[in-house]
Amino acid sequence: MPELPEVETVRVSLNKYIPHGVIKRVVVKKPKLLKDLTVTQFQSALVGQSFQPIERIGKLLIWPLKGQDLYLLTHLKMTGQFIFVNQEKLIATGHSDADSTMSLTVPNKYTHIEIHFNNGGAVYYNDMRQFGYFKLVNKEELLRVKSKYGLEPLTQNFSLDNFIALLQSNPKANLKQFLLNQSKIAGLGNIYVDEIAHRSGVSPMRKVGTISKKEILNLYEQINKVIKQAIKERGTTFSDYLDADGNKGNFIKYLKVYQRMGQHCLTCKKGEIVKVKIGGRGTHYCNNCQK
DNA sequence: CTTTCTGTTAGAAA
DNA sequence: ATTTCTAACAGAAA
Repeated sequence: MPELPEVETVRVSLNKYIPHGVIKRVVVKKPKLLKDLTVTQFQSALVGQSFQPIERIGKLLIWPLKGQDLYLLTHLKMTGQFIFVNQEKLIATGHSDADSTMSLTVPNKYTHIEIHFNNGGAVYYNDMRQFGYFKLVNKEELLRVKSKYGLEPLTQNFSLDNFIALLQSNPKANLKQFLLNQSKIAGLGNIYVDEIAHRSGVSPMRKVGTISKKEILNLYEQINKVIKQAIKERGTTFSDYLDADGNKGNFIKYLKVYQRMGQHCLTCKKGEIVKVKIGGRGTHYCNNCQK
């Protein structure tokens, strides 16, 4: 479930390794993951170059190439993973969960793109559903891409005033779809939207225009709190999310509604967590304490 | 066996 | 202009 906290965790874990090597070899097994780019173009743009520290906007990773007007953009979509290993064919094992038996070897059948470095390290892109993409852009195109993203949580731009103004300019949307909209707020996805609405005591189907000042304040605080805590816990591993070291995220321990349908509410102890579909997305909330 | 569902989102269709 | 639906894909669950 790569949403903001997961993508941020991947970014930070990749940055331990990625900026320290010169790209020696690039393997592309699924050319269709390259957007507007042939395999040869991709390889010749990268080989011999090196990356500067990876940046992020929303759920998008930005890999600047050193000394070039060129940026690699990668999106993990639903099942993308970047796994870094120091030597080829090394086994990366997740250790974050005590009872985890998960382990993975790279490359594997879901490894579609590999970037090898001259220091012996390599980063492997795995993607079971092959929804993710790689794209090369220049600064101008990067700015155009960035401009489509909304307020970025945990930055100065995500101020209470800006948040209130954003809500006021979208009164007809329901809360669920509003929070999921990347052009309004960048980086929230299905899990964190449900968790944030729950912790704010607001129903995901509420029209944004009917949300009170007090509830807006709750939402603002919970977006900050949930995103911060999820980053601290290195994200949520529901099925296949892993960081660049192959570790799972721990935030699953703190989920109050996501995938808890039919269970009792941990917040009010009275309601039941129900699951409905809003805007085509599975949506979880408490039928008692979210109004 | 077939059908439905799943973390995303761009783009088409309505 | 805005909202809803579908397509990319693989695999688990029903």
